[in-house]
Amino acid sequence: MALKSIKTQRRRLADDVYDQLVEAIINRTIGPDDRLIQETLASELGISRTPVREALLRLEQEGVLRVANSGGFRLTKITEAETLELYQARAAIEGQAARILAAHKDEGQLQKLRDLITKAEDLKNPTTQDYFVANRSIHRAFMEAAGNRFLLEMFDVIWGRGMAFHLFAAIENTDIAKSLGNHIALVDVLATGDRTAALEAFTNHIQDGFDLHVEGIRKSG
Amino acid sequence: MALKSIKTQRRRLADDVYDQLVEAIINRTIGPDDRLIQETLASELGISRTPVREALLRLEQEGVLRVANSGGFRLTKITEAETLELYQARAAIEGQAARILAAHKDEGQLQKLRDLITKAEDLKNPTTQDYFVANRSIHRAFMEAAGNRFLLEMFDVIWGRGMAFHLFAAIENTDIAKSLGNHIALVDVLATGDRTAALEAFTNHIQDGFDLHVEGIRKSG
DNA sequence: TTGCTGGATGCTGTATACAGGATACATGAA
DNA sequence: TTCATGTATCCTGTATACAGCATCCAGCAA
Repeated sequence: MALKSIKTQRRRLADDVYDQLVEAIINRTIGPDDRLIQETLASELGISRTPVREALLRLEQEGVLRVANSGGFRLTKITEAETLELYQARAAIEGQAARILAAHKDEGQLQKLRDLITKAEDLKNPTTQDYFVANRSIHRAFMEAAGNRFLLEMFDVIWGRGMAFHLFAAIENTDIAKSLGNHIALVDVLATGDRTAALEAFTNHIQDGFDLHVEGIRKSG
Repeated sequence: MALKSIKTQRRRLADDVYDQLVEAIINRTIGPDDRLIQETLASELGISRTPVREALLRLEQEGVLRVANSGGFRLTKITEAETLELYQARAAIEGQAARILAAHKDEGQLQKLRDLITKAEDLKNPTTQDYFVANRSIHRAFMEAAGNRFLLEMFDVIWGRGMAFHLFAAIENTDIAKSLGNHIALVDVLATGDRTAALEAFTNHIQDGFDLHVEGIRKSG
């Protein structure tokens, strides 16, 4: 008899709350003007304050939320300087992943990435939210392929923040198609096995993202 | 009348607990065989379980602690593969900081770093713990100088883990003086303003740390 | 002895209770 | 009206209570 263990990662209510909050932030159910009150959320979810509190504190810890001065949590606002820092951090993380992938030079793996990218980029009338999700899933695929769990975690934290800051709000007015189209080229660079070139390519790609972002802010502002 | 605002960052009991736990882990009061029980810790600290719980969950979230199978938390054990990944992550973060510093090429700032390094490296009969602290403070100074708060945060998380796993320093049998001596050379590379060279130098320095680490394991194992 | 079963115990996760600080509002004085 | 002061209310942080899962151990069967 061979039964599979059902022992999965210990699951707490706080984890569910966390996921729901993230979801709500991404699809704008929670906006920058909303105050998140522990008791209110708890009664909406039909649970007690304790797990709600844990989820909120975790999001605060990750920099997504801040305590509002009159009680409750709010989405963190980000300055333009911080935006630059965020993109620098992205370049650090994703650039290193690129170096690793170039060193591996695993053609099978790279082909999988190409397939995934092709599928993810095939969007009909994408909203900015669709774009955000697609773009993130592509970049996350690179990170997963690199196979470093710490880099992957940091990636998630960074992109979690981006979500909180409504990164994709800023690209409302930019040329979405343009910025979605260049990912296959990144794989091609990885395929050469040149670690330095890979780093440069990813750094430039992220720099382009930053430029688009700033441009978007200017247009919408 | 000009009084200073007392309003500092909101301070919670959980923060104190967190700091005390980190301290205890660094100086080995808490070892890998200890089970951390919420109720026990709470009564030792003279507070309730709630803030203790929060601190423990945060350390779990950061990867320092894991739930023990028979209840309680334990220090996370790290595999050799994970050790490599941690060093790769360090290279990503600190390498990017090096690129930023090289781009700045701020001689005044670099001189401050030299002074700090000289002071920090001046240890008489250092224990491995002294070495860890000195090494971390030097590397952290580079990060602070780079002026990117996200990179700095990630640095702290990584080194927090390193501390828990007794990495980056806790190698009893290696030549401590050797590995402490090379930091001034890093500053010299930054002073050239060559971003690629800076990245390489830091990457190599961290790679050396990894090699020493592995060597230390072999000798003591 | 070895192996199984049921109960006791330990520790957690969640709910609830309670007290304090902060804000907002209302009331009254200038 | 405008400003200051007291008060009510909100919301948090911390403490405590409670129920359940998991482990461990004792006792019994083979």
